[in-house]
Amino acid sequence: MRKATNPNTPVTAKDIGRELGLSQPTVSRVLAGAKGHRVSTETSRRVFEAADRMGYRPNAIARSLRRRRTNVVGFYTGHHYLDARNAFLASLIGGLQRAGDAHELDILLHGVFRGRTSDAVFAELMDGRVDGLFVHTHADDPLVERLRDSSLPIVAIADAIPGIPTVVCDDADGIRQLIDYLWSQGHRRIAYLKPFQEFYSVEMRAQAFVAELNGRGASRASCPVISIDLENASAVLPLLRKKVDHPTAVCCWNDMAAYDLLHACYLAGVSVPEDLAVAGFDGFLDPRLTPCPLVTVAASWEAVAECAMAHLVRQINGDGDEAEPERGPFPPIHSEEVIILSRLPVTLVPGATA
Amino acid sequence: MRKATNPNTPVTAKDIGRELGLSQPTVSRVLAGAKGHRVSTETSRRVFEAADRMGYRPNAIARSLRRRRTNVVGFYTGHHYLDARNAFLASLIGGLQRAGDAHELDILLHGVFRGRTSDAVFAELMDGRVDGLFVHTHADDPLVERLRDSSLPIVAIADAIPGIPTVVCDDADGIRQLIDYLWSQGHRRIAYLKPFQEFYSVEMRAQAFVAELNGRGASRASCPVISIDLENASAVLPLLRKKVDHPTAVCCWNDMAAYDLLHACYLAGVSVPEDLAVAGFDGFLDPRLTPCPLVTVAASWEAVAECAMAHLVRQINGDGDEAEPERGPFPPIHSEEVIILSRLPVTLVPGATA
DNA sequence: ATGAAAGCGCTAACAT
DNA sequence: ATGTTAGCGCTTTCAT
Repeated sequence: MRKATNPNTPVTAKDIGRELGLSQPTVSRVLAGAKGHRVSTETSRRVFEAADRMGYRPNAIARSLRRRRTNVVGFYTGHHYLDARNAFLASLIGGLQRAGDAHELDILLHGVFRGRTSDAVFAELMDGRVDGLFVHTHADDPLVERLRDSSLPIVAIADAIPGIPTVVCDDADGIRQLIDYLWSQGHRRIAYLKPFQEFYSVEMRAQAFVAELNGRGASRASCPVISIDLENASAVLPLLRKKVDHPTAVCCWNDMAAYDLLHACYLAGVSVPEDLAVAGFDGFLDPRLTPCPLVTVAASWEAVAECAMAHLVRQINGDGDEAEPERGPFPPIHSEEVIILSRLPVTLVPGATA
Repeated sequence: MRKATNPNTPVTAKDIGRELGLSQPTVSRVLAGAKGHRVSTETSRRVFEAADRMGYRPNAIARSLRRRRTNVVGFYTGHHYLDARNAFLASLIGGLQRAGDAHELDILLHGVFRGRTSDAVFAELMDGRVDGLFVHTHADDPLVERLRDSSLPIVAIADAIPGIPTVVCDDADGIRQLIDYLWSQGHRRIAYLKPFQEFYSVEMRAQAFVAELNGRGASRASCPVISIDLENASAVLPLLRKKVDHPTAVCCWNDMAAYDLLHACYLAGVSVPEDLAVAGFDGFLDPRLTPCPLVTVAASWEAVAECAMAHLVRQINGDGDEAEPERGPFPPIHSEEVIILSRLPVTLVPGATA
């Protein structure tokens, strides 16, 4: 009845011990599912009964402090808030949730740190609340350097970060498949649209784009790589159309940019795919969302997340990775190499836009 | 140099104390930003220097254990994984992230607990890792009852849960606006499409739908409320079209269902809005995503999230709410009342589908 | 201005 | 099979 005086204080193992005339550790042993059944059945029964009756909830914070293990993994992204505009991030996080479920891990979404210093952000990420961290950001994020030097298990996801083990989809192969498809449709003047920011995936796709078209004997001029402002994809439309030998098809670096472009076409009265073919990359959007399905390269972000989770868990547990990761240069020049743990397959999704 | 032997153990305040010949609490006082400057400037300087040099990171777990405050709030949803299909959830969570940022709160996404018992889920939610909890689920979730009886600060978000303080958007007003619009377009036979599951928002919208059309003298038969399988919205299309006096417009309970229906129309060769007008509710999707913009009622989920966050923080801090919440019955009969903390305004978004 | 001592609730090693 | 002891790293009195 002691607890009756202050009903707001949660019941602890100590309380149960006092109630039953047992020591606190004994109670804990029962409740934590003692490895090796070193507790008498009768005691066990009484403890469970009392715990249930008194509404005992083991305190995960105390356990974490003691075990040095929180069973929480963090997710940090340097750029975007999670929102409908970033269905891609949602796919990723959803995948991590699902994958984490199997390992009894929860996901901590780190604050977006608007206006905080890189130091403060780093401090938050390293404050012991997570056993490991997923990162999705660009190579120039000032945090990257610190993360690289830290001892926290980290896996970069969907976009490689130099010096940090990474799980990505096969960007290059996706572009190859896409070019192959467009080429077979008769397109010979194809543009690649990319944002200014240097994401690994963007650059990999750009490189593959150039290489693939070179291989087919297309000239640089007829198949340009065009950098644009992320938030203003529509501005590129007049550019694309003004020249005499303008591109007949556009590969957008991701689906969102493709949808932006489609919208711009709609507003400008440019018919797709007759006047201009449009293709994307990501494939995260439910095809039911748009009556006019986008030609795109679909990666299974869920599979990427699951794979990344497996790697992170292995790092956390100190199990070495079975296979030696693939290493290579980071596309725009960088002192650190990329470390690709896995590169998951992608598939071309046909549609009505090309 | 003690740390040199085991570089994997994080530096603690005790280590710094040992290094400088100070007591651990003194170090802590400096580093935790002692309230009232009760530390000498010189000591302070030395401590900061050493902390920086040794790479000290305060342990949030230990702090949380002591302070009984984690600065983390949880998000639990009974239904969906977060994915692109649930852009709505993404909007919500993104909004919570942003709102949490201001309060220095991070968001813990609780595992989705596939196949776990309601008990186990409850235990996880109550294990002390979060200071408060956001819930989005339906009234029949077995967890609801337990949550209601717990002392954890909780705010239901976007869908009211009986007995739990809730922040929603103004569902009824949205439907009123929508009907008004459709009516002015000449529609007199309008259907409302809802899923079988009993969500508060769904029922509120249904009630408003019936009331509003009654008020305009429409007959029950000409303006039916139709329940469908969530995952199979397209099945309703033949149903809608077979009768002679079939509806000329459909209000879908949310945007996703509307997009499903649009897709079904596209496949069936039913032209929208000529043959059938379609409207949704939510407005979370970027209009650029679809060349054919959906007529919908837009709620600012970000505002809802922000408002919910404010209420939760107030609950956590034990500040009473300034305004008495609005109480009322839960639409399908229920023993507990709904408790609406705030009901945020919505706006009609014109489009090309109605 | 600083140190000493206590304790948050748990787990883990050792003793009985 | 159970009790004792000792922390995990921090904050919070209470001394000095």
